[in-house]
Order: sequence, then C-alpha cells, then structure tokens
Amino acid sequence: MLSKSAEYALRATIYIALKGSEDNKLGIDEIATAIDSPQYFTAKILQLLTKNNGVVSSVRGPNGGFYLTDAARKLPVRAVLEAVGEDGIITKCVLGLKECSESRPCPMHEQYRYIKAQLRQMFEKTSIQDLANESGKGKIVINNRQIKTK
Amino acid sequence: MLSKSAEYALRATIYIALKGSEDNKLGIDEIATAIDSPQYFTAKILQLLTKNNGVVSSVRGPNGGFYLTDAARKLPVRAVLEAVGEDGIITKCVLGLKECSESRPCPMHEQYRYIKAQLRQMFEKTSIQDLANESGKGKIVINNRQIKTK
DNA sequence: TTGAAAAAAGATAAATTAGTCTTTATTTAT
DNA sequence: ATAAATAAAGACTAATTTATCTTTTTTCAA
Ligand code: FES
Ligand code: FES
Repeated sequence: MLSKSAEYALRATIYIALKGSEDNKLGIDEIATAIDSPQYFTAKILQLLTKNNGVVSSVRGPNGGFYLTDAARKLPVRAVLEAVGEDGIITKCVLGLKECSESRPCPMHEQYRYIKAQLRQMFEKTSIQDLANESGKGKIVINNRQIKTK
Repeated sequence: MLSKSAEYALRATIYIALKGSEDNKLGIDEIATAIDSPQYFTAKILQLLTKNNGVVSSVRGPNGGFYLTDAARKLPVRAVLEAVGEDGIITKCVLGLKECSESRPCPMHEQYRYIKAQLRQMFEKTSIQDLANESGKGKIVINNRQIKTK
C-alpha cells in the first residue's frame, strides 16, 4: 500500500504532533522508539519532512529536536505523503498505466475511481492534528508493542 | 499502490482472458507487447499465475501458450493478487502496524476501514471475466499506447 | 569560548524488487 | 526419430528501497 518511508513518516508525524511542542522538542531516538521504526532511517525521513512542505520543524543543539508548528498541525495528511514522494496512491492507475483518466480508462477504472476519490478525501480532509487527536484516544496505537497495562 | 508484478499480472490476465482461449493460446511475446510490459519479467509472473491459484493455464511446444479455463475466468481478481503475493492492500494496516484490528486500531483505522472494505469488495466481487468484458468495451485500455485511429 | 548535545549531511551497506539472459524440458508436426 | 516451437527453470544483473554508520554543522549552557 504505502512504502515504509511513508508509513514511518505518518507515524512519526503523528507522534510528534501528540507529544511534542515548541518548548518540548522530541529527539530522534525517542521518536523512533515510540513508533517502532529504525532510528537512522527515521532520521532521514524527518529530514525530508522538514525540507518539504514544512511538515516538521527542527532545531539542532542541546534541547533541540523535532516539533510541529500550529500551521503544520493544520496541514492535510496528504502533505506528509507528498513530502516523502508517496502520493501516487491517490493519483495513479491501479493497473499501472501511465495515466488514469476518464478518456483513457483501464478496466478497473470505473470501479476504482470511487475508492480513489475516498482515499483522496481521507488524505486531504484529515489534518495532522486530527490524527493526533484520534491517537490520544484510549486504545489507539502507533506502534507494535503490547498496550501498557501498568 | 500495487507492485509492478501485480500490475503486470492483472494486465496480462485480462489480456489473456480477452484474446485467448483453449484453442487460441497466446505466446509470451504477444502478451508482453499487448500490455506494454517487459517480456522476460512477464514470463516469470505468468509462471506464478500458472503455479498459484490456477489463474492461468499453459502448454509448451508448438501452438503452445497461455489461456484461461472457464473456471479461471470466474475467479475473483483477488486470486491474481494472491498468486503474486500482493494482497496486502486489502489486509494490512495503512500505517504499517503489524496487525490491523478493531481491538488495536491505528489513528487512521476508523476512516480507512470503510475504504479497505470497498477495496476488498472490488477485488473479491469482480471476476477476471468481468474485467475482460469491461476491457472489450470501446475506450477501455490495458496499455500505454495511442488508441488506434486506423 | 569551549564542550556537549543535538540534527543535517553524506557515504555506505543490505535487502528487495525489477528486469534480462541462458539453458532445459515439453510438445507438436514433419 | 527429428526438428522446431514454446513455456519452465535457473542464473544473473540492475535498480530501488530500506537501513546503518560517520562526519559536519548548529546551538546552547557552563
Ligand atoms: S485508468 Fe486505471 S484506475 Fe484510472
Ligand atoms: S490498524 Fe491501521 S488501518 Fe487498521
């Protein structure tokens, strides 16, 4: 469905939105641990997210780390996908034809168009903050570990 | 969205369903040309499709080639995806968590579940023959070439 | 103004996917 | 029986994606 890069990008962004703020910046080690992702690889992905679309903000040095601005929180989830170059899921043909259009549809186009429209809706109408809010709720998780029963 | 293997598998299967039959078997070169796919790679994929799920049938030797049995034509499109090991699209979590379930949902699960259900519907309720029929219609295409204006 | 803490950048490695080529086995027709 | 046609199988290469490690730059605080 999505690439590993995109998956980590989404999980990392959600985690930063949930736990981070301008005066509580999060380190890469904390983030990678929290979302069960390979640390160095995640660092690369966060670099993309800071460079593209201004999804994530960062500062170096002591007390540095990653956080999201208020503006970034309002961005659609699609912005995250775009930042890692993975929005093909809502633009391309299911059968891999070079173009997906009404004028030159593949045999699945008619059926897939509705699903694609819903995928687009989901990624465009949902904001990063929306996901963070969702994530704050009881049983919602962004990693593979056992739920803490404490 | 799907891997190249899955895309070629679907296009090839549709083409064989459309143009082939038990007494008009199609050669790999014709198929690959017809669907704009790399010939040798497509051959490998057709091997998978003959081995798994009985999606395509083949015979070697002169007048050999690929075709679909009547039973195969009735198979759901999902059978093609399974045959190439690519049905994750309707089973996995969008965020890449190891399991996708109501009891341990990710922040996108609630929204995605509906879309996933529709994807599953599409791949399970649509048969290979359905796609071939669709493909027989006027403007429907399974390659990237210009429509023949003759 | 120096040292340490952090991310950025760059270089490399490993794994997976995509693609090609060669050889073998099977089938048909002569 | 033999030759030719064809897919199957296997070996290999190339490209891309995923992952790790090292060095550099920036920033803060002592
Ligand atoms: S042309 Fe294939 S999905 Fe639109
Ligand atoms: S848990 Fe992520 S989509 Fe179901």
